[in-house]
Amino acid sequence: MTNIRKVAELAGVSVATVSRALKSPDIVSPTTREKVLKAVDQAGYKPNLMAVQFRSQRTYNLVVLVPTIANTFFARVISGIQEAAQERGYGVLLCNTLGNEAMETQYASLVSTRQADGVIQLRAFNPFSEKAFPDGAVLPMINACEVLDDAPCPTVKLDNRAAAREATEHLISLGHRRIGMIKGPRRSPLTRDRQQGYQDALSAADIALDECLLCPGDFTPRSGYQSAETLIALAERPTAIFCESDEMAIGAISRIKEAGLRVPEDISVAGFDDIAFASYSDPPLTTIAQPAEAFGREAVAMLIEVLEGRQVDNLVLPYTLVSRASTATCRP
Amino acid sequence: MTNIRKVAELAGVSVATVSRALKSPDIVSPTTREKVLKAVDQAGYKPNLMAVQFRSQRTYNLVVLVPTIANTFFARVISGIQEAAQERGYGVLLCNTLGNEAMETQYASLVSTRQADGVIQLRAFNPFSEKAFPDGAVLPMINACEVLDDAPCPTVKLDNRAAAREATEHLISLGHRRIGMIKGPRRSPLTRDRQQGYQDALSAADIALDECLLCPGDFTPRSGYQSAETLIALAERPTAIFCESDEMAIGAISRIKEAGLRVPEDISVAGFDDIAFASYSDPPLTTIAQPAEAFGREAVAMLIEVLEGRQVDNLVLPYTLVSRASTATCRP
DNA sequence: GATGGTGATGTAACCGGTTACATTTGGCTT
DNA sequence: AAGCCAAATGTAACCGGTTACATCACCATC
Repeated sequence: MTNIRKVAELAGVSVATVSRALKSPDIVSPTTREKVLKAVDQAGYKPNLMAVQFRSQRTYNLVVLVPTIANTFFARVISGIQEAAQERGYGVLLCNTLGNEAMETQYASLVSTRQADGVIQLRAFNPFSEKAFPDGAVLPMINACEVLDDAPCPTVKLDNRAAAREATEHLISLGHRRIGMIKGPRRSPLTRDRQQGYQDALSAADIALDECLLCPGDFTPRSGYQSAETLIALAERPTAIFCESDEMAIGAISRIKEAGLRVPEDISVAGFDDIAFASYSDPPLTTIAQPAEAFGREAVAMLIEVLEGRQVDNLVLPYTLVSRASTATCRP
Repeated sequence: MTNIRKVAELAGVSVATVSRALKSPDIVSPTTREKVLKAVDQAGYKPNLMAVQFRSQRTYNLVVLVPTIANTFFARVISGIQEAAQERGYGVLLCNTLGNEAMETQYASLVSTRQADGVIQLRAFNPFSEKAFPDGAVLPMINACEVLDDAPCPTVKLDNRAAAREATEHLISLGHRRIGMIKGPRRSPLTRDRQQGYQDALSAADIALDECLLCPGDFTPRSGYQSAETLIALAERPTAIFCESDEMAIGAISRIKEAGLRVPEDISVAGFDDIAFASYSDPPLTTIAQPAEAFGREAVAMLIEVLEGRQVDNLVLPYTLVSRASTATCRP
């Protein structure tokens, strides 16, 4: 394999000169630079980046821990990460962790073993062991999207509580007072925040909370489908359902229709995320749009700041309520 | 940072002994091994994998070139890749290339610069320059899903022609004779093969090909939506549409309904891929199911074979026609 | 007691770059 | 002509492991 020594020999200079000609062209004479570049070309030389990284103790790789890549919201976040990382010369080691903590810990240890410089964690879990990074040490990590309450690192998130409140208020403003909610995974801060927003809206409108209207879910269409079944079967059926993800909303709509009910005439449905399919669902989905790609881009920018030893503030990104045809005035 | 020398000092042995105690425990005496392991634990030592890789000239990273991560079919393929790679101790460098050849070439060069051992390419394009890997050299690559006709490496694919033929025959068997088709990107071998399958089925049933019924698309819901518009507007409207992807089928259904037509009563729609949403669309989508995760798993297995210098045969994976409610008997 | 073999361990070269420091070259000043 | 400085280039240490080879202790055999 052609290495820097071969090139040096070919150009009739020392390895140091070759290295300099490539890395800081301005400190070698034009003549020498010319010679070196010709030799590089002739030998088809490409620096062995493993050696470069080894020497500099920087890999320019970022680990991204994704709960599930099959969710189109995360797909967008990843697109943003990828794009920003590439612009800044970083590679992305993507890890589909399926929420498995052992796996997340294992991938995070790529940082301890110097295979990556930092971690972007898209789930509320600290994958670093206390041992590897004791309290007080600066973690080379950014926690985005679903963030820990006491995250040991900078975070990027949405004001989920306010967003959920806005979605619920939208339903209330359409005259709904019996509003079901299909939640996310039990332990997620996301679930808790969005439920609080939902309750905030109810309280503000003097609607009592009915626990029966709160259904569990896990962000998949299947769980939306199942919980909709429960809600429909209630003696006092809700006239609207707020889902914590579009995927669940689509599943819910599917079940509602199967029951012979119409959306939005019989039941209004609102989602969260604004995935691509939201516009193509029947009816098109009212939802909270998140700047998914921005989550990715910002997380990368922040992580690089951290890696370079600078201070970084937490970030809250804006959301928008997108009103489509799946929600309508309540007709009792 | 704790390195092997610190551990050696702590254990009162040489670095070679530490290395051996960790890599081949059987060739050091139990007493020494014990001492070393204790020192390792005490120092919180983790080998610097960059150094290990640098020494062994193997990175145990695989580059995966994905046309678009936002497509749920690819998301499943990637899950398969990830899973298989992890089992075998490989990391995955994921690259969302958006079909940009320059970007694919750039990422493939991670292999030339020794940042990765091999490439899994999910698109019909050879990202390796002739210069880096001259003709005849064994490319450390597997081409999966959408494969080049004259791929310079082993491939894993579906018999797209047969699958498309089966889908079309399904429509014909329901009495349809005027069948539209929404195609994939123009230059893709996938598009060509599936169109051939479509034509095979028509010929076998003595149905003349009508060019007006062939519409362009790019696998996104939006393109399905637009092409459906064209098909609906035809003087002699088709009674069925075969889409080369579920995402386009979902877009098409959305447009058909907007026009006040019903699926499948007025127009039957069949898709391709069997993505998760296919079951939750209204009506649930008849489609060709691909073993997406298997594509990923097999590609990894094959690539590792190649990397280890063994011969590998091309692979063709099986498909299944999944008949749901979006296709029905033609009622003229 | 000399010889040889074996198992355990140490020594140091090596991977391929980067870079601190040393050396050389050439122009300019005095 | 001697002295000095800056620019250009060379030399070699270094990053942290792995491993070929050397060494040593110990025991068995002749």
